[in-house]
Amino acid sequence: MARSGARRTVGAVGTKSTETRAALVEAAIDALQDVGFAGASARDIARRADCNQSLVFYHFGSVTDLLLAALDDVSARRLTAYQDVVGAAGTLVELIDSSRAIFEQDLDAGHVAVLVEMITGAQSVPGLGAQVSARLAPWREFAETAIGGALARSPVAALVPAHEVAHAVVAGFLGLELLATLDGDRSAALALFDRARTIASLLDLLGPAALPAGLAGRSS
Amino acid sequence: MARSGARRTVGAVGTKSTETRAALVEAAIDALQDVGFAGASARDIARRADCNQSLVFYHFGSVTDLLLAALDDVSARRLTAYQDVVGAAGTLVELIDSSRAIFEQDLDAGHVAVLVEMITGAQSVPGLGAQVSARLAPWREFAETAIGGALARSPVAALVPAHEVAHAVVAGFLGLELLATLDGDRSAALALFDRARTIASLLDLLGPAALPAGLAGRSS
DNA sequence: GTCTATACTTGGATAGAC
DNA sequence: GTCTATCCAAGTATAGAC
Repeated sequence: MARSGARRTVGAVGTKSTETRAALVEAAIDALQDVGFAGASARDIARRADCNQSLVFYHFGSVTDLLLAALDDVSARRLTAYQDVVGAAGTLVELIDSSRAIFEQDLDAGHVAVLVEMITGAQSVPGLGAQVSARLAPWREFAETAIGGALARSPVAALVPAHEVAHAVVAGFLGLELLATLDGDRSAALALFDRARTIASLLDLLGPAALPAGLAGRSS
Repeated sequence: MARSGARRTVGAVGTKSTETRAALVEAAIDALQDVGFAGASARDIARRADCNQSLVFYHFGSVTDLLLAALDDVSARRLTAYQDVVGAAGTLVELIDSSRAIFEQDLDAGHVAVLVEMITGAQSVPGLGAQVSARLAPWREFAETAIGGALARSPVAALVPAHEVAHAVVAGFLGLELLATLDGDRSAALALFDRARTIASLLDLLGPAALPAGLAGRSS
């Protein structure tokens, strides 16, 4: 943000510089999906962005910082997408339905793959782990809030604290992405959403106070 | 196995060659855990094994093949460990208890980390994905068998087919490993096992035919 | 089987012309 | 801001001495 800034007329958005930056970020996302963290070199990314390799360092200082910018970009875009759709969900079923729709897009577009590559790639770059972790934090908070909200109106609220479910859900998303990428097949992941929906619909039906005798009040 | 073979007396196990091979495999596992796939170079691994870099290629042909041998090694050792302990489990609670104990070891020793690194690293090496996938297959089968067995005696058997649960469990293990490594903290993962245990104990208590009215026979 | 030495390639990063 | 040219470090892999 402290860089040269807009110079042509007022509120110029189409600066050459910002265009190149955007192209590099987009190319970095592509590279992480196609060839993974290990293969996402400055040369490879620049080739995808149709520009010179040195621009990576001019605009971002290092390859790692460019990859982090890529993670920021996809993370921000997806987080608002999830918030828009999930915010409208009142019941567990609605929450699962909307999550499924967005996660399907993510699987196809490789958004979660970017995150997974950065998490594992962080092992090989000292200090990167903390920065990736910071970018994952808003996702964890979001998951906890969304799940807590939908869970409150369900009979299982007492059995499973929202922050634990949130951890499981985030881990589940990451794991499902890993398997889907490895298999080249997202159907197994989506089937789980359908299954979860079936179970959630039963819970929603029962309502908040409908715990069967023997299951109530035994949360720990 | 087709290599030179035992030469000193009968059934010699301590050949210099096999010792070096073992040291390299062990070092490769270390490297995958410490610096990830991207950092696990022949030089780094050889340094950990206290031998020359060229031996990687003499014994394994390529770095990738050594990493696959490392995956084979840890996978085989852990699979028998799981089979021994999990095979004795009759109920869901017992299954979860034994899984927790072994998974805690895995988190500490970084066994799952090796697998996760190989899955994501496979993106950058053409053809590696299929080979990693082949090594994951026995784990998926094992999970499905173990879960199917324990689930049969539980009221939820009709609601959740074993192969779907198995997929979810495998994905969950991988995702929990990712987060535990990133956080440098396994406690969140272990807390989920404890929570699962609580819920499973309720299901075990209810028994196979104890589905509450309204939940029975609605599996799809 | 193991080492040294080396050829070759790729990648990160910078300097300087335009 | 972008390019060319270049340096340097690190990696894969092989040849050949021991």
